[in-house]
Amino acid sequence: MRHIAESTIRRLSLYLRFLEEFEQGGISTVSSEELAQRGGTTSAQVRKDLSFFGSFGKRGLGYDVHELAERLRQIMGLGREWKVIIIGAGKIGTALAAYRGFRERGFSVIAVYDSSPDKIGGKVDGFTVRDIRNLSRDAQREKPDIAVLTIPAEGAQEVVDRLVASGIRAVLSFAPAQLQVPPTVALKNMNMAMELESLSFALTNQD
Amino acid sequence: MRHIAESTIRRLSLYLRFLEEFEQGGISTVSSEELAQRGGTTSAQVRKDLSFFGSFGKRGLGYDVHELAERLRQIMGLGREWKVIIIGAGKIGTALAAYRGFRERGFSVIAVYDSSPDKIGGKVDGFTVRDIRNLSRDAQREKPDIAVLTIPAEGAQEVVDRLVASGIRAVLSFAPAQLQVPPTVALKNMNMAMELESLSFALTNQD
DNA sequence: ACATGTGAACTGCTTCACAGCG
DNA sequence: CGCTGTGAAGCAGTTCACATGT
Repeated sequence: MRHIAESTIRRLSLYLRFLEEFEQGGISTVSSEELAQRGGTTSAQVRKDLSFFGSFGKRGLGYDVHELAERLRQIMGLGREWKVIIIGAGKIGTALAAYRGFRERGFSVIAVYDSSPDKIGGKVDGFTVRDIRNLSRDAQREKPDIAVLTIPAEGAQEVVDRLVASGIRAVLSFAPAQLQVPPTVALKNMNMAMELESLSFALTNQD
Repeated sequence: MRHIAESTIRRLSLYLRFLEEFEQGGISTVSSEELAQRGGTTSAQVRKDLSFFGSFGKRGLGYDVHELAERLRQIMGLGREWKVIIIGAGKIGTALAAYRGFRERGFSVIAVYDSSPDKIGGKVDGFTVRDIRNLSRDAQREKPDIAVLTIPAEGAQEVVDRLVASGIRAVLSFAPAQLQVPPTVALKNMNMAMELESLSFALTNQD
């Protein structure tokens, strides 16, 4: 497949959410203009984004809400269940483990890990916190798809290296660190400090 | 000032973190190439990013770590304390209220709000959870700089409208919704579902 | 008539490459 | 000589505008 821009993927994810809202609202047809307004973009952008994957609309009419939603789910790989492990049983890790929204969208937490003896063996939302030293062994057996890192920046690279060696292919990191992974592994960062600093810049430099 | 790209701001935030690590490590001089390697970019990119704000380096030598860090803090508006309120005393809101890293970087949580009678009046990391109905009144008195939204998508727009009316100028939203704000208000989203779906796409479409 | 799908034009970010200066 | 600072070139993502199909 031709290379797809990250920004396109993020918009597809948005469109899908809107389509699901329309589905629930009983709306059966939608135009690129309507999707664009909801998503804060333009109708041409919506059509271009979709055009990378095919032609899903009817000229003069628009898109069938249910059909387009189904296509997007297929494109995004959301027709299946992804096995997620959470590394770090601190506040954020615990909050994520308890978050029901993930499962609804096909992301199932299967285990929570930590390195602290205080946490290992304890319960987090029904999961017994596992010793991070068993990560590689477990990963080879259970083959998780996505690892979510909710650990401090120090040591994060070491854990990522271990995950990669165990065959993980996708990582979502909350650690405020720039992690190195081979090009075969997908890595996304959620860096709250960076977002707050962006806001600080905006506040400082807006009139 | 000439318009600065969001991507540039995010990199400056990265560079600053690296510089602070170098400062702690006792390294006094750094080249654009060294910053680039750490940040996964190129030396030309680093120099271009900095060039929007001035010339901070010495030709043939590089940048003074301490001086450049100071300049970046100034550019990003990190020389002062920003007052942060957290809206939503659920798992994520509670985790953020307790996170010490924010204060260290100049972001001080001054209050936590919720709409649930179960939560209002309770304690979250030393803060008495306030009734969200008092948000406007409090905001006018306390003038928070940044609101962090950790509430469900439903109702998020209404809360944002209230915040905007109360004079807030920066919002960091964890709600999986596309919020509308006037152009005078800076808005950043942290959308975990979107990041996970990006990873799902990558897993599905990588060979 | 209406809204899609898409080449072409445009905009803006990134990379190049080298002049400038310590 | 080495590394910065920066115009120019290159490239990627967005917007335009219209031919196409219903």
